Amino acid sequence: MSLREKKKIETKNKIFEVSGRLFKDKGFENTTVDEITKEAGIAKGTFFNYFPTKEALLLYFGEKKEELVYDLIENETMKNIPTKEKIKNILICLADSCENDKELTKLLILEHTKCMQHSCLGPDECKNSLYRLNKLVYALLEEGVGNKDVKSSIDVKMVADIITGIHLYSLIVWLKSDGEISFSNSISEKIDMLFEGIGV
Amino acid sequence: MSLREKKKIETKNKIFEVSGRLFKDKGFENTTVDEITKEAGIAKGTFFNYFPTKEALLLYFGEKKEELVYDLIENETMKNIPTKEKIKNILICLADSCENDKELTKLLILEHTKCMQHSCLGPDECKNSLYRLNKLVYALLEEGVGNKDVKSSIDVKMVADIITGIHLYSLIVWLKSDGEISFSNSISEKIDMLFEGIGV
DNA sequence: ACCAAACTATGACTATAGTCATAGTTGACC
DNA sequence: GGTCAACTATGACTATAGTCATAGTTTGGT
Repeated sequence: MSLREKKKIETKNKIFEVSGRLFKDKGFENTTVDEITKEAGIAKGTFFNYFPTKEALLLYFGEKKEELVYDLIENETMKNIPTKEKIKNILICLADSCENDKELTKLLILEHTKCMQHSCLGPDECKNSLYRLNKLVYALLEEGVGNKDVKSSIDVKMVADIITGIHLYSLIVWLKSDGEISFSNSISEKIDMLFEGIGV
Repeated sequence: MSLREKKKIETKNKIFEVSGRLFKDKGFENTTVDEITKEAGIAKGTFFNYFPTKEALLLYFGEKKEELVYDLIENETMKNIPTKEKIKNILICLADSCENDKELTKLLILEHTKCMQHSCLGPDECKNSLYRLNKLVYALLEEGVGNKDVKSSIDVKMVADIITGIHLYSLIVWLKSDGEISFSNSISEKIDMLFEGIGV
């Protein structure tokens, strides 16, 4: 690795490390880019060579976190269990990961909602976590239709959207609550309901 | 009405009228508060006497729009039709209203997501449209359980959350799409699916 | 070792939302 | 119609994200 590449990685890590500490201390909104760069010993302009906006840094935190959770999720998808259980398990993995850092989750869901709208990125480049979940659920449902534990008459894309929506809104409700409800429990029951239907 | 009250209303309307024009012309982000106040013939500080932030003005646009759509929705809830149809109809009303001004919808959904998180406002003061929908669906489902066209075994709150989630995510997907899908169609089918269930 | 090109860092500068002390206006009471 | 308290308008000021021309550094080729 060239000197240049080494320095680049070092600087990016420095920004990441310092901002992580500051965000924990004072929150994202109350931490200025000036503070981050002063603490990291770089000029303000340098920050923007690494992250185009302050929000991009937030998304980078999200990516790092997602790497971890998707390792667990990968495992779940391999298991030989019913589709419903698989979907429940991956939603629970995600929920646990969210519960693990509520503040970050709160900030990220906003950025992801924003991101979903600027349809600049196509399906594949888009690192958006909602979109990623949607694609995964889609794949699992298709598998489920193949295994005959999901009705073959359903529109798989539509059901994937329903499940993503359940995840998103449950997340929002949980974020609004003051810790009195469990995100992972609430989501699990909702999936049962969807499989069973609510009509008489 | 006193002179003071008259002037206040006049100024607020002026801001509303001018900013509506500017937002349509150049978009929300590209319109500055300075421009709005210059065009409206008031000082910058005055703007913030009427709206605490630029975003609050956006929410005001949302409220005005919601007043209209909730008149229609009110009608639907009176009708003597099955619960499923009622819920579908109100979701379609909302969808139509969104389709009617995509840009505003895009901006509002962000604000509402943001708003949902600052749990500063209790259930009743909160003007949030997601929250309002949720409460309405909840009421309709309770009625449905009473009328025996919804399973009595369901947790009504949970199903209301599922339906709100379906609305929210469908909205996001539609916003992302470039007009090739119809928001109101897609939502209607999803409600059918939820009532029937997707398990074999 | 030297040079030019490519890359990276820098910080003064700009743009804009939002604040706040001050000045001006209105209304109610005498 | 004079006076004072309450309300409202004002715009200079602050805080902060993001830009950009310039200066500095690294690299690969000679």
